[in-house]
Amino acid sequence: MTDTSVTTTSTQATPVPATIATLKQHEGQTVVLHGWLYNLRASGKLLFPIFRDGSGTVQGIMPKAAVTPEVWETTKHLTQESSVIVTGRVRADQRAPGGYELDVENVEVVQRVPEEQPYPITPKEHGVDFLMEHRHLWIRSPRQSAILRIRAEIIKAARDYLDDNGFVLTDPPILTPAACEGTSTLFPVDYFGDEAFLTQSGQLYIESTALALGKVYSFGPTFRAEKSKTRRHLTEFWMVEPELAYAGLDDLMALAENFLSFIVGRVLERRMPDLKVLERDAAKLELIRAPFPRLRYDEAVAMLNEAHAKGLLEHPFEYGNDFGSPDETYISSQFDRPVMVHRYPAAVKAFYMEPDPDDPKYALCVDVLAPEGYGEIIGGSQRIASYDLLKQRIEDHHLPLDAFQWYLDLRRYGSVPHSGFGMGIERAVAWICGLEHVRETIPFARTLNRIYP
RNA sequence: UCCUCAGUAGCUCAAUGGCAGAGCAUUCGGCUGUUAACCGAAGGGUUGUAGGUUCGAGUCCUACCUGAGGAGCCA
Repeated sequence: MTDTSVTTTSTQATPVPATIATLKQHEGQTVVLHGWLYNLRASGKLLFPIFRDGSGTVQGIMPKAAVTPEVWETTKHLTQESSVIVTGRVRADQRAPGGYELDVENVEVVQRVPEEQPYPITPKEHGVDFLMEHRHLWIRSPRQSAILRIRAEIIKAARDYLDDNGFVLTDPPILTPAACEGTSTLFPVDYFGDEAFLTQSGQLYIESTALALGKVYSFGPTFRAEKSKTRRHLTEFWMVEPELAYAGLDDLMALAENFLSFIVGRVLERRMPDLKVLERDAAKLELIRAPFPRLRYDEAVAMLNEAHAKGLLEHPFEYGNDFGSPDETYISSQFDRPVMVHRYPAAVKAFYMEPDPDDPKYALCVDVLAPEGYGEIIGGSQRIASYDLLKQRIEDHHLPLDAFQWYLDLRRYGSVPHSGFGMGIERAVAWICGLEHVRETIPFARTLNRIYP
């Protein structure tokens, strides 16, 4: 080559479109990022704009001498969260948190946030109420973005597992004519002059699809109008519910532990950078492998009594009750994996649960308690197969028999042992991410006191 | 529904019953390696609402409103 100027200009070739998460593939290249200004630091004739693009954040370096006076002035006075298209050269730098920095060559402002109304969420600390009031903006923060990516991965993993193991997705209705279980408080809606309710569980409907298709699942929103005000409750939350024909409680417990192990494994495999953003102790998640410890209700009660005797629990546990939150927390704290508590007294459980043939006082049901005090993330059971027994239970619970005729049909026509469980997505996300509160696990949490934004 | 706690600048918080304050954010100035940068200056207030006690209330009392955490219920 005699004409060196050709090669010189070719090093400043057309910038390559890139995302921040994949910058390492572009080291030495000039790239274009489409994003926003996350923060700006200045030191005399040197600017340090930090950009985000949804996949991560990167610090840019802009010496005054390296850009045009127009770009310098524009960037120097740029406001937080202004949208920008940035051109710059990717350079590895040990000082950078992500390992890479951007030598900024050009900044094109798409929309400048006016300083009279600056972006409300500053890089300093804020209170929960303020952040929830600005949830539509809060989700831009690195931490919230990481949580939402992990949520998406958990949902995809759950669906992949079920899809690849022969389950058919069947969507139950969201508008329902009556209470599924007759326990929870439901949200009423006007249905052309009649009263209908938002679903609190798709279970009864997927029992029906399971007897049609064998192995099925539903994935969708559920609604509970209970006035619960804790870090574990939302009024609108998402559940994944597998249901299997010709399956008993043991089959169900095996499914639950394999299902959860697969999901946690997938998050570790694919979302480690996000777990790091959250400062989640990944070692605790590495332990989540089947089999999980199994505990009969009676054994769990013995543990609680012992704990109370040692002064570890404030209140004595009364045999026959369901576990309260402090009880669940204590039981789960005794294990490093999720613990499956099975065979509760039938009296405290739902009307549709199959009694244990060895002792009908107990129900063939299981609750999976997540470690580290996250409480119940899965609840499931074998369902009553006998027409006569189910009809009796409906009557015992004073439920309207008419509304359950279709459900009784499932026991009239080819009834089989069948089982299923429901996993609360938000509680699973809170546990896997190590969060204090489920309100951060969903883009827009619906709680007792909030339906804005 | 019950129990506990909290409402002061845009945000996070101070202020013994005695002048309404700081940091961050915003604007201006300074600084060539900053990491929630730093240094200097300016602007920014119906102390949640209503009433009461007091010479005087952000502070004490009563009621209410709003929010948070927990219980119950649940995933």
